[in-house]
Amino acid sequence: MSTIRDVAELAAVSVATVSRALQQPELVSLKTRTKVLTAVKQLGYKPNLMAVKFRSGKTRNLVVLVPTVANVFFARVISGMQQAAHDKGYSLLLCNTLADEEMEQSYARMVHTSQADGLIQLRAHNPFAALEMKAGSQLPMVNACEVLDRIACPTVLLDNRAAACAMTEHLLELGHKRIAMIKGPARSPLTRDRVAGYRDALNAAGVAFDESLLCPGDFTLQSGHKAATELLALPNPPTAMFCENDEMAIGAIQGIKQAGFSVPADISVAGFDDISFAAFADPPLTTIAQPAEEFGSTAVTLLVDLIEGRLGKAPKVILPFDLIQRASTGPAPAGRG
Amino acid sequence: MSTIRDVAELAAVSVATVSRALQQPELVSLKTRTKVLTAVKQLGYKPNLMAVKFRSGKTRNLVVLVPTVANVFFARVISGMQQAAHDKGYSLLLCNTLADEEMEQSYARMVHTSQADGLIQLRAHNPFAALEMKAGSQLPMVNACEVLDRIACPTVLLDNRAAACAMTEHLLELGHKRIAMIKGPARSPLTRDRVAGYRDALNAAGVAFDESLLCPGDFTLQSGHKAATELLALPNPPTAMFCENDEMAIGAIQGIKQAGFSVPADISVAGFDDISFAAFADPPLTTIAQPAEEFGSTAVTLLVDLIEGRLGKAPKVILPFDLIQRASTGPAPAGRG
DNA sequence: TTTATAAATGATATCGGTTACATCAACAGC
DNA sequence: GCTGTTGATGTAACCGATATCATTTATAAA
Repeated sequence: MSTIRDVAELAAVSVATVSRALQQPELVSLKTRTKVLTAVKQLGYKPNLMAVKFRSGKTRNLVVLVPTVANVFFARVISGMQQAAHDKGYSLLLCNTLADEEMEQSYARMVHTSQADGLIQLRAHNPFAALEMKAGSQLPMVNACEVLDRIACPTVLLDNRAAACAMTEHLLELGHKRIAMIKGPARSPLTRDRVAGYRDALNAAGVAFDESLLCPGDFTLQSGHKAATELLALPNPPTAMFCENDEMAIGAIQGIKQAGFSVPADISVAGFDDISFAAFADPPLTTIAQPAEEFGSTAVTLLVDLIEGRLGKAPKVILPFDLIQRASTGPAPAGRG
Repeated sequence: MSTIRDVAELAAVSVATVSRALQQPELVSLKTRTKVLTAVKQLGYKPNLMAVKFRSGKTRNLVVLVPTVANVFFARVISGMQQAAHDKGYSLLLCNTLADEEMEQSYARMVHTSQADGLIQLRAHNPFAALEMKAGSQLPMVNACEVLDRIACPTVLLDNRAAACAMTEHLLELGHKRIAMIKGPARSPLTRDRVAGYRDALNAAGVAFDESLLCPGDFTLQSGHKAATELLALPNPPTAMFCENDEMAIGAIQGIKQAGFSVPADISVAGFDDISFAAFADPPLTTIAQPAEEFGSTAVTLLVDLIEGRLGKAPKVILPFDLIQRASTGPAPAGRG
């Protein structure tokens, strides 16, 4: 592999001239520039970007912590990030954390060891928490999707409370009174906000909140199935189930069908995220569409702006949601609800 | 950010001693080592790994080219890669190529510019093809999942021909005679192998091959729906549809239902990949399970072995498949098939 | 005690670029 | 012809580690 010195020698100029000919061609005379470019081509010279990054102190790498890349929603977010990062000349260092804090830390350390310029976290946990750091200094980090209030950093989020409220209102309007919520882990701020929105809607409609209709899941198909099965076993089962993501909703639909009920004639089911499978569920899933790719691209844009010093106060970007009404929700069955 | 020189000064030793105290502690006396470690802690010193990488010429980065991260199967592959890479001390530079050759090239270039030590390609295309390179030299590249014969590099693949043959045999055993195949793009080696396996099984059973039952898709839910709809409109429609991935199979099931037919009573449907949604389709999908995570981890292991010079001849690793029989396939309807 | 050997440490070149500063030539103005 | 300015190029310091080689110190053998 040839170096800039090889090029300089072949072109019979100094290394500085070679560097300039490539970086700021306008500073080099046409004659010299041509000589240099000829030598570059002849040697197949490619600058060692590791040296450049080392010298400049800028890696143009971004660490991305994803709880599960296998989650369809996150996969879309990553896709959006990757596109935006590439456009800005950055690369993504991906970590599938499985919510493991050791793993998160291990990757967060890359920022401190100059392997990456910044980090995007998609989970409500500060990966730098356990690492020593100078207090007060703004860490090059963006928190997206599931946002932690305690971290003072730029965030990208949905108005989850309003979205959950809107979906609950939709179900209430269909005449449902016993609306279950298949939620995520209790400690998740995402879940907290969405449950709050759900309660907002119930309160506004004068429907009593029933703790037993709150059923925890873990965002997997299996957990949706399990939760639905449990809810149907209640003495007074719900007529609608609002799930915190589409995977759990699809799992719930299967559980309901296996218990011998029909969706939506007996039980309505709603999801969240509008993943590609939602429209292909049977029945197609009513859900909240989130601009997943935009989450990713916005997070990258904020982070790059932060890194390059173009960001003032840590902004909170709120992205819009959209209630997509499909066939999995319908009027509450007569005589119940 | 403090450097090794700051530590050396504070500990009143040379930089070489600091480096040794951290890298080969056994070469440094206990007394000196303690002094150094105290200084390290006091300054919060973290070695600049960019400098290390530059100096050593080893980046410990691997580029991964994924056609679509939003594809559930690939998401699992990535997950497996990430785990294996982390265990070996490597990081993944992810690129969602969308099968765009410019994008692939742009990332492949990272290998030439010393930003990454190697590359994993999940698509049958040589991303280095358009870049100048010394002929004959073994490129640090591994091809997995969809494998290109023309590239002489380590590969990880399924015996797609045998798998497709097994699934076709399964359908033949159920009495089906008109078995359609919803395949991928014609130019894909994956598709070529699977179609070959499908024909193997037909030949062995003495069933004539019918070109009109080969319907191309693009691995999306939508294309499965479209293909199924078209197949049902044939004068003599199939009684079974073998799809080249689960997404298309799930799309096909929806298309079949919407056309007023039942799965599997009227039409059997089989998929490929066994993604998580397969078991939650209605009816649950008969499919070929692939060890997706193992694809990823094996690819990383091969690549790291190749990079570190532990690999002899470019091996072809063939991973096992498993036919998962669920409810979407059943006996051919009487009087037809 | 002296010498040979091993262990510990220091001085410094090096990796491959970028860039501040020095140098030099050409040319304009006086 | 002399000086000042501009443009083009060269010299060498620098980024932060690692590693080679030289040197010093400690230990063992004679």
